[in-house]
Formats: sequence, structure tokens, C-alpha cells
Amino acid sequence: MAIPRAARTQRRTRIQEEKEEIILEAALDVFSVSGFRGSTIDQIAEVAGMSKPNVLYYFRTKEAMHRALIDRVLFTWLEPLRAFDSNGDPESEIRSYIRRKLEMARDFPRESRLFANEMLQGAPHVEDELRGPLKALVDEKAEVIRSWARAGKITKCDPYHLIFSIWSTTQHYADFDVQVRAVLGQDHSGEGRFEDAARYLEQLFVDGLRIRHT
Amino acid sequence: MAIPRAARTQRRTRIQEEKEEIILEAALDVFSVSGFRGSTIDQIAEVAGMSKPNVLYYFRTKEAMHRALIDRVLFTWLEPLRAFDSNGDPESEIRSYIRRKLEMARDFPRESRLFANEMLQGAPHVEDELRGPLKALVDEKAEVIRSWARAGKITKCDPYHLIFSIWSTTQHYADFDVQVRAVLGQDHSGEGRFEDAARYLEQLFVDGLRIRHT
DNA sequence: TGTAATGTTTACCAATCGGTCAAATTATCT
DNA sequence: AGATAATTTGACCGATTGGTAAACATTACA
Repeated sequence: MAIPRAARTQRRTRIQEEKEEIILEAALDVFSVSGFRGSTIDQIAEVAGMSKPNVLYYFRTKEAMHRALIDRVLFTWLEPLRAFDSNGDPESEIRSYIRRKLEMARDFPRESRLFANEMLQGAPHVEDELRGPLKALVDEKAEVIRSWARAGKITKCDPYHLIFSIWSTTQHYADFDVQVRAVLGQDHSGEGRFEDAARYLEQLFVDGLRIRHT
Repeated sequence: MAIPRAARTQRRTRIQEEKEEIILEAALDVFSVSGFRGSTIDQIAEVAGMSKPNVLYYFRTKEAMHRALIDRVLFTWLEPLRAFDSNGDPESEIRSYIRRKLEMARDFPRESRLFANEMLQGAPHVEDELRGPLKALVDEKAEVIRSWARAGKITKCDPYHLIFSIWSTTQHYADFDVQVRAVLGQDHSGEGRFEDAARYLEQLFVDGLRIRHT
């Protein structure tokens, strides 16, 4: 008899690992565009190249798929912020944070859109993670930024809104990709737009913060 | 016999105006949260307080509702950019543009989310408007910014990415409202966060652009 | 190789989807 | 008031939704 995935507690089969990966990949394709409510298991099954019941053999519900995806994305998504080093030089830390976030927008746009979709819907599945681990991490980094300001290494500014502005400006190139391409036109819609964005954003933030050059 | 709305060419009844307004208001509630695919006519009908066939009496399809909503939002959404005055002082123009966009994020968050949802889905209903009127308007304002840079009134920077960064930072407070509230915590989640954001963003952009004070 | 566990599919279910229809109700105008 | 047009709704339609049951196929392992 077939035992659905969620009921298994023992180690996973080779096939399980492969198929679950294929399904999550397909689910990311679909969820990131249409959001949770707008996506269907049939769409995911088609993209994954298997039948709907087969998908449901590995993930018992649509919610289980979404949950697994969100959990994975949430972790890797905060990686750049965790890497933010309180002992580093403020200017280079902020520069590399911007660069890393921009690279993620370029290389993982679906993950960005999945997250954006979840936020737009009011974060029904992850509000706890926002109030808990995310807030804790941001609080910690905000304190680092504040200490830089106290030490005179950086212009005094609201560290929370600084972080928000880095998030929004970088993720914009993933979430609003269509708009960016449409406005830039065919000429500037190549991958070069990310380098232009990096140049512009580093200038905006570093000069904007009046970071003293060492 | 009842003549559905779209077939009418004569002037509209008082009831028509009222009900269409109620329906669009409800549709904005629903579409802005769940996106087009994730929203149902039943939801809209319930929010509007009328039966589904009655909603469909005024808008023949779900798409017609969405289209009417998008058209209206797209127009008012670009109002602040249109108001961007090429004859004005660069610093005060940019300051007031930021302020206006932030006010819209505060006062019309549903409109912002409706638009964001449409972008996330790849702008299936408005890509033409993006490539046409929107691009034309941005091109025009970008040229203004470039002329300010040539005249030495402003630091040289990519005007398109400057506009993108103003859009993203301001709309962030509408689209990612849940996240902003969660990270700021209860203490700073009041309406005061918009004033904090305005202060921070004006500092970021104006100083970042090294605008010479007159 | 045999067999038990795992994986896959066809057929199906009740609920919900977008949308229609005709009948009933209400507003408008003379 | 009465006639006519505009509005509203309950019943309904075929298609699609998330999910299940059970038969069938494949794999892993003794």
C-alpha cells in the first residue's frame, strides 16, 4: 500500500528526493506568478510533467507545497542580511549587501516574486516568521547601523527604513521586471540593466549616507 | 428587457453610477489581495453586498471589472509623475514627488497592491500601456532629470533607475505593509511610520543626489 | 527470483468556478 | 395609476477546482 509522504518518518528514497525537487521547482514557477489562490495543482502537475494524483502523493495538499516552498525561500532569502558584518567597514558592508541582494533579484526572481505575492496577500502563511525570526534579525542589524552612526562613520538615519529601502530597491528588479523592461525599452533590457542598477544604487546609498571614506 | 451595461451607449442612470462604484470598490478590495486569478466573482459580490448575477449585470465578465479598475488606477497612479515640473527647482521637485508618492502609498494602498499584483503576474492586461504611454512619460521626465545633471544642478546618475528607486521605496510601504508593520513592531506601526519614511527618504535622495541648495 | 513496499495512473467525487436565463421586483415617466 | 424600462435574484449550466480510491506498475531487497 502506498504511504503518502507526510506520514513517513523514515529516511527518504532517491525517487522521493528527485520528485519532490521537481515538484517544488514546478510549484515555484506557478506560485510565483499566480500567487497561492490563483495557482492550481493541475498547473503544477503539468509543469512538473506528472499527473495530479502523483503530485499529491508527495505533497498531500496545495498548502503543503506552498509551505515547503516558503520555508525554503525564507531561509535563503535572509542569507545576505545575516552576512551583514558588524565588524566590517560600513561602506563596504552596505555596498556588498546591495550587490548581494541585487544578484539574488537577478538569479532568483521567482523566489522574490513568491515572497512578494505572500506579502501582498497579507502574509497569511508566514506572519509569525515575520514577527519572530525576521524582526529579531532586523533588530540586530539595525542596532549595528545605529552604532555606526553613533561612531560618526555614517550619517544618522533611521536604520529600519534604510533596510526597507535596500530591500525595496533591489527586489524591485525581480518583482517589477516587466515594468522595468517595458520602460527601459529593448535597448537596455539586457542583463546589463543589473549592472546599471548596481552602479546607481551604490552611488545613491553610499553618497546618500555620507559615508566617510577611509 | 434588461440591457447589460456594456451594450448601453446612452447616459447612465443614477443607480448605474452608484452600483458600478460599489462594485469597483469591492473588486478593488478583492483583486488587490488575491490578484486576478485568485479572486472570484462571488467574493466581489459578497463584499459589494449583492448577488453574483447582479454584479454581472453591470460588468459582463470578471475581466471587464478588472479592466475598468486597472484603467482607472493607471491614470491616477501616474498623476504625481505628470506633476513633476521641469521648470521647478530640482530639490523641491524630487522632495515633493517622494512626498506625493508616499501619500498615495498611505492613502491608496489597495490601488498600489492591485498594480503590484498585475506586475508580478507579468502584466498580462497592461503590457501595452507600459510600453506606450508609461514609457513615453518616463522618457520625458528622464530627459528633464538628465538636463538638470547637465546643468550641474544634480549629481550625474541614471535617471531611469532614479525613478525606479523612488517608485520602489515609496510603494514598498503599501505593498509590503504587513512586513513593515511586523518588523517595526507594535510601537512604530502607527501612522507615524509614514512620516519617518518621508524624513528618511528625503534625506536619502536629496543628499544622495548632492543637490546644491539654492 | 519472489515479494513486499513504493510509485503511478485512471476514474471519480463534491464543491466551486465564471457565466446564463427567465421570472420577479422596482424605478421611471406620462 | 398604468405602462414601460431598468434592476435584482434563484435556479441552473458546463468546466474546473482540490482531493480520494483503488487498481496497476515499478522498485528495492531478501
